[in-house]
Amino acid sequence: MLHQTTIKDIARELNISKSTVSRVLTGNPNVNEHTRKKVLELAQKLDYQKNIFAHSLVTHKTNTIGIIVPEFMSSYFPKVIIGVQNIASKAGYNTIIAQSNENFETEVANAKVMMANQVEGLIVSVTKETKTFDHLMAFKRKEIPIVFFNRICEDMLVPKVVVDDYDGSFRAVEHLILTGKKRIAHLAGPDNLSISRRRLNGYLAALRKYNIEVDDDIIIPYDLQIDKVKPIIHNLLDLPNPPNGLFAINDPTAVEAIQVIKARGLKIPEDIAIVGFSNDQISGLIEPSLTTISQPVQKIGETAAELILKLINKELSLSSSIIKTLTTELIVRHSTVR
Amino acid sequence: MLHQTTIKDIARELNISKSTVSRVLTGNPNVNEHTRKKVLELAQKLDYQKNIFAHSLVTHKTNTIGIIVPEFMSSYFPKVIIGVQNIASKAGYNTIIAQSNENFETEVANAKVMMANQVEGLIVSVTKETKTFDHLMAFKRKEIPIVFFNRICEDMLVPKVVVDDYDGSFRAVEHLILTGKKRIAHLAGPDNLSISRRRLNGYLAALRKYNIEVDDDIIIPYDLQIDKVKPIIHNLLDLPNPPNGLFAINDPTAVEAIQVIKARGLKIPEDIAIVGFSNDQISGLIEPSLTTISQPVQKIGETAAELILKLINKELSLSSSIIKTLTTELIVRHSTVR
DNA sequence: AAAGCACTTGGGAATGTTCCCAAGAGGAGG
DNA sequence: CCTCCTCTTGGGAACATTCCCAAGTGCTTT
Repeated sequence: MLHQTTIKDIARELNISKSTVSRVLTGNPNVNEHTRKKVLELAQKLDYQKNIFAHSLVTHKTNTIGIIVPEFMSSYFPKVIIGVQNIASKAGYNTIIAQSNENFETEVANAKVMMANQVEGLIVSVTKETKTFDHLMAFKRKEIPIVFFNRICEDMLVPKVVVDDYDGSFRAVEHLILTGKKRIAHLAGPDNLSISRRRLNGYLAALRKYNIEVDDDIIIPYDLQIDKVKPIIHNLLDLPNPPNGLFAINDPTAVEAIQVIKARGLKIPEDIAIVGFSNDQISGLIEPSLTTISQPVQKIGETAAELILKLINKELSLSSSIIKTLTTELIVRHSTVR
Repeated sequence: MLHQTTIKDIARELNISKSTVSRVLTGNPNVNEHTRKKVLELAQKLDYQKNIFAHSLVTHKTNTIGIIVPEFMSSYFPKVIIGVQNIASKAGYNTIIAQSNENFETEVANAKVMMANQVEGLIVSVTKETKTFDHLMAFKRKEIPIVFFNRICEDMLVPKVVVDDYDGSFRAVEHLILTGKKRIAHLAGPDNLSISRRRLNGYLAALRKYNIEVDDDIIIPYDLQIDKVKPIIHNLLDLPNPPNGLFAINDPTAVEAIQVIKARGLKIPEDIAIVGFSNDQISGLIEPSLTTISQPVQKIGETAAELILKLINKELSLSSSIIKTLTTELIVRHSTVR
């Protein structure tokens, strides 16, 4: 690697002290207009770039926020990241992204990296395995702002961004009921994730409202591994009293279910109607198109970023337990109505 | 932010010099076994974490590689990133990811950020707008390794990772011809991207081999903006002599084309057969499923990362013009055969 | 003429590391 | 006893910044 121009180079060249150069470059007004001009010119000419390591070392500012997500493969998290970067970059912040791969140890390692990089704030959605939160508590202890989204830790007193999962699920299931389906199965997520519990509760509430008895045999706990869907669906359909409706915890799961059901020669929605959650791009494209609950994904990222910035700027208490709940929308397609 | 334990804290506590502590922590063997043990214990107890800014400042090592991609929305780039991170993290490198949003200015800004963060290597796929490469040349000038993938700059003498686009396209079009389609349209990418040109050439070569006349009216230049697909397809189908085959530059384009064609009431593949490129997840799920060329996406990321590491470790010349070409595979589905 | 002030500049400590150089202790060899 | 060598340690410069504390100049005010 070649030599980077430093403040010292500029000072030497112009025969002034590095203090003065620093003053110019940091926008300190106590500099003669003439010197200022000369410094700026030379800086430009030599393509001076501040050494962020030296800068961070002395100022303890890094202008970086971190974001940890469980995966990259669905369109959900990439969209959230776009939202975060939109807001963060406007505020002059860089983003460093880590992906835990739904693996707890990786998440812990990622958190270490974020810590080492002295991010000024951390936005995180945990893995489906995450049950302890020491690695994130460490940030609270060091007074580094944290914001959760989507997969949140309810026990930590920090701001969170979610969608109204309960309400969305309620409406999804209600929609199934109103189209005449009374025996509705649910593929539920891991129950250490509060998001799974909220969606399950919405499902239960809808059944209750319409006086439909809850049958635990058709509420299937499922670890979000897509290859588990196939046997689960087969089991459901092999029941003596198989469901005629299905509410899946998310779109990829619903999409996979549709494949399996079609392969068995059943008709959707006549034999069994299906609803997903998220409105991933794919849900409008498959056959039949998928009825689902849409959520404002990019907005989730933007909201999380705004919260982090407020925390960084002390406009909000680090222990604020504010929960921003964004609204969802039922998108009716052909997997529930012809 | 609270105080981070430093090497000095440990030294003071144990009444030894910071040099000795540093020696222990960097693995220098010239330390008495007894002192070493005490230092390590205390470091553990105080949760000592090296300050990477101070460290990078003196060593000029950052253990970071950067990656710039045009977008996050398709599954392609996220998968590449997973591949990169697999290899990089094994070698003890962190990855910083930037997304140019298909915007040239953003790409230039991203490059600046990478430079400022002193990445030890940069992996990049340029935007569809990128026609000049000064912002990347700057890395070459500073002797920072660069590797291109997918959207490469042919004029820069650096290693590159691509798939055999020419061959893949050739086989895609040949497949259409062999299923009886002789009038084959092509939605071609922006021609500043060599990837577009390579795919176009594969298309042309296949036509040539089967003595099919090239008709420029059905080779449509297209800027990869998905909403342009609809009018393009309508125009094609409104021709006095419309195509009965279509080779789209990528899967999202092909998928969109399928929607438009279905909406017009035409039969796929009878009236018009379609081939895409990439084998995105969606291509197996839509109706009809999409015949496409699959590419080893994660492998592309891994290969790029391996190259960068070799460059960093000087096992390869910075100006090596090695091009790793990975192979593709034709996946036949229902958009070309019933 | 002395004092005060605004404006501009330089010096140097501090940030948390690494690493070179020196030096002390203790033992071996002559 | 002196020299030399090994093992272990400490001191301090260097890395590129920021920022506080002088201090110098020239001007106004009394």
